[in-house]
Amino acid sequence: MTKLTVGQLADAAGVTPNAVRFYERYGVITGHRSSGNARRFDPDAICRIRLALAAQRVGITLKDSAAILADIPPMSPDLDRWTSAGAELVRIGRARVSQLQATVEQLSTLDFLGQPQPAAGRPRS
Amino acid sequence: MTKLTVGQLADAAGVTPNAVRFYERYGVITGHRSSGNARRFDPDAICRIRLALAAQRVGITLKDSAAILADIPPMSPDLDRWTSAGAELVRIGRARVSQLQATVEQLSTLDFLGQPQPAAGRPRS
DNA sequence: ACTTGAGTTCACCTATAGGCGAACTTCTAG
DNA sequence: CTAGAAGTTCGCCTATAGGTGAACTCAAGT
Repeated sequence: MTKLTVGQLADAAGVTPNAVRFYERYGVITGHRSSGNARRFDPDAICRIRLALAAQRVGITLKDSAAILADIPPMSPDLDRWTSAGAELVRIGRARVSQLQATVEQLSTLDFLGQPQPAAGRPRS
Repeated sequence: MTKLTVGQLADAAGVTPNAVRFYERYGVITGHRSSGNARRFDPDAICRIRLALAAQRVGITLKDSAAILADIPPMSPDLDRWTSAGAELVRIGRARVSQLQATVEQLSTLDFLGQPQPAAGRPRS
């Protein structure tokens, strides 16, 4: 049973069949159809979904995940491709952290309250 | 001119009049109406919007910003109220950073690729 | 009086990530 | 052969943060 149905893939990846179809529409996974128009997926679709889910956790959209995954050939047993895609995720994630960190530190100056002091007595000089 | 129209407030806060109405619907700001049904805002609305915008940058929704702002009395010249609200933002922001950091570090193990190795050489038995 | 500008409400559009149900087809087992 | 499980498409619903246009009112200036 090298091919997976929607439900099987959904179970394996820990998502709903609904989500699987959604991922297909977004190009995260690619399937072909069997007679009767049912989706069939290669097992590597599981990894693709896992990667996309991991990506979501660092704020990467499905669309961007699809772009990353597009570089990995179908049914690739090439583990390097996967690990480097994973590494890219980590790289992006670290960048997100730095960005957020900088934003928070900048916020901590409370400068965002700006000059328009509400009805405050003395404008900050 | 102690009261502000939508347009004036929008300009002062650096958003569109559209956004101002949106913020009012979400309770970020509160206005009253003048004859002719036009919105009128107290100047502290500028600070409320600024705070909400700052909050957005650390992933806080308008709804949550509204909750934070609800603790500040209208037209408050009480600077402490504002700085402590700002401090809360920073606190939440720092928490977000730690969370994201942890997520990324966990991701860096690449464990998310799971067992279901694509079509790797060794058939899973 | 008329125009213009700024205000109003209402409702639909975007992107993101799906959930849910209707209605229909196909596959599989007894 | 027929019932049920699982598949299909389609379209509407959610939340978030607004943008955009239609149609309309209101107050002011010339």
